[in-house]
Amino acid sequence: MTTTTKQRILDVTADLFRRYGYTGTGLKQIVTEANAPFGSLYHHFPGGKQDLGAEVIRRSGRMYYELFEAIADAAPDPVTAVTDFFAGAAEVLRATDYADACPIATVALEVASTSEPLREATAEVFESWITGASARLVDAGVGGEEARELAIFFIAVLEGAFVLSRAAKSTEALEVAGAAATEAVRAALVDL
Amino acid sequence: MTTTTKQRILDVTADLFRRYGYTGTGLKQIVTEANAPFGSLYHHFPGGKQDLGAEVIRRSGRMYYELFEAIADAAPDPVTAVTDFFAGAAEVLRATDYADACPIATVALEVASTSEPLREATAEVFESWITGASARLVDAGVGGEEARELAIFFIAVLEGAFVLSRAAKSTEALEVAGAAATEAVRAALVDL
DNA sequence: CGCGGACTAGATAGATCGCTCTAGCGGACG
DNA sequence: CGTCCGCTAGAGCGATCTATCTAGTCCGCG
Repeated sequence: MTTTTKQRILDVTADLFRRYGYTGTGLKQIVTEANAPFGSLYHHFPGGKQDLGAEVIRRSGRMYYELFEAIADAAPDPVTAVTDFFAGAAEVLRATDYADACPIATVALEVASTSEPLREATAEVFESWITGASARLVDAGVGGEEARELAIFFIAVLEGAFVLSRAAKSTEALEVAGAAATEAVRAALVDL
Repeated sequence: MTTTTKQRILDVTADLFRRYGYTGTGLKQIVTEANAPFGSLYHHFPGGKQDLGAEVIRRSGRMYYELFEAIADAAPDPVTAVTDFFAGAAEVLRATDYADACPIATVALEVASTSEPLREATAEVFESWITGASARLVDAGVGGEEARELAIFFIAVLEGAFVLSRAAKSTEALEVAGAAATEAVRAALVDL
């Protein structure tokens, strides 16, 4: 076993949150799937489910942003980056029977009105995505304020398309959203 | 008591689903807030929580679409309709401490991978929104295929903005999304 | 008047929830 | 070698979950 117990718990929880959400995921389920004893969970996360949840949200957010960065770095320009990212998201969605979309969106909606610490964690993740994507757009020459708005738009249309695509079990919405986001970035760069 | 027990159960459940989601809402909580006895719930919804859930999803979806129609009918043109709808959504969100956004989005993400009947209910609602909004765009002169894509885009960016706005407790995303959706409809109508 | 179906009413079952508790293992360090 | 301590291990607690069950109430209709 090369991975640590804590890592396995985090990995499994992230996976379950994506599919079943926060309230839909039980601690018993987590320790079972992670092959971890119950005591270890409360050793590593003394604050219980909320403690674990907060760490998983931040970690999943960071990892998903790194995926975006990897795709963006591999693309020749920001326009292609956006196109590739949406195409990749659609492919993953199809490959996982429409289970793996945004790692934190389900949880974000669930906890928005039920847990301030968890809501703040999701807010921090989204804000980090916005500032990160925005910075890349600024590097490409887009003005600061426009860059932020474009980043928000990009993330919003992605998240919304995830909702529609998972519900419909179809990538149609993701494709439409991808085309719109691509076009928006292209327009912003043309205007320079 | 002018309302029937069944109506009160449906109303209360719709409200709770919006805030706490499907798994986050308990049947005890529903009957308590609806001032209804437990037995009545299973009388009106023999299939239990799933049965109730499906009816609430379809009903909430219908009512939310009627709200859209009302705003759209009151607006002088489709462009203003979209602007007004996003502005209204932002106002409601602020007034309810960022609790009342889309009535079915949270549930849609929760059930997408856990309950086929419920997933289908959410898919039907979204599809009805798409075809409804699309039909209005066709009436305004937009081509059929472009109208559907524009409708999907409109709903996706709205749903995504709801996620970001609820998480951040800020209407910024909703405003950015509203501007983008407004601009997209304007562009489609100019191209005629 | 009385029968019958729709509905109300709530106790209770059985499972599962998050969480706490004590016990034991095993490597690091004096 | 022995003592700690981080971690593993899982039984079990009270609360809550969905769902079932029986009993009682109300009202329309013959």
